Amino acid sequence: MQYWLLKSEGDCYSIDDLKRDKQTAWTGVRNYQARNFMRDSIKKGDLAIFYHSSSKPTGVYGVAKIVSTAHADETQFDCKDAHYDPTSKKTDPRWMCVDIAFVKKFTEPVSLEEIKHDPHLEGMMVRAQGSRLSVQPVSEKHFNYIVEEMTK
DNA sequence: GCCAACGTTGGC
DNA sequence: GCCAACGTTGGC
Repeated sequence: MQYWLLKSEGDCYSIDDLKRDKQTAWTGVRNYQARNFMRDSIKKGDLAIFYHSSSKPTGVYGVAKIVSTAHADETQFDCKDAHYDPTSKKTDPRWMCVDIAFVKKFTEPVSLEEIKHDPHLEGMMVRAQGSRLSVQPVSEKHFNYIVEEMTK
């Protein structure tokens, strides 16, 4: 069992959208490092904190669960999609995605500022300057601290 | 909307 | 395989 941070632009796909949809394919990831995490490390049943970037406030808004293993991201083949990748082949898809399900939305988001200032969260990836990775591993300790202690 | 920090591309 | 140019991300 591993823990992750999934990043989304708040006004692009938010925790409320996930709550409404109940489940969604986490498509549009076009970064090799993030893809490799999804392809190689994320397992069905893993939990993730759902992070909104470019939001007010920027931070963690809830929890999602991974409900599939990695499979081809269909948006890479759709020329009308913003994430279309004309160099990717159906027979050898370049980009992967996983399916995620809504678990819960926090009553109050845990802001990036709080995360940065809490000594319990020392070393968390999202605290690093210029942390642009949209799929990040999170330690069990950090995950539980955020979900259990910071949302009371 | 700015801009610094990143990741990717492509010429050599 | 280097590295400058370019495009993108994301906090502010």
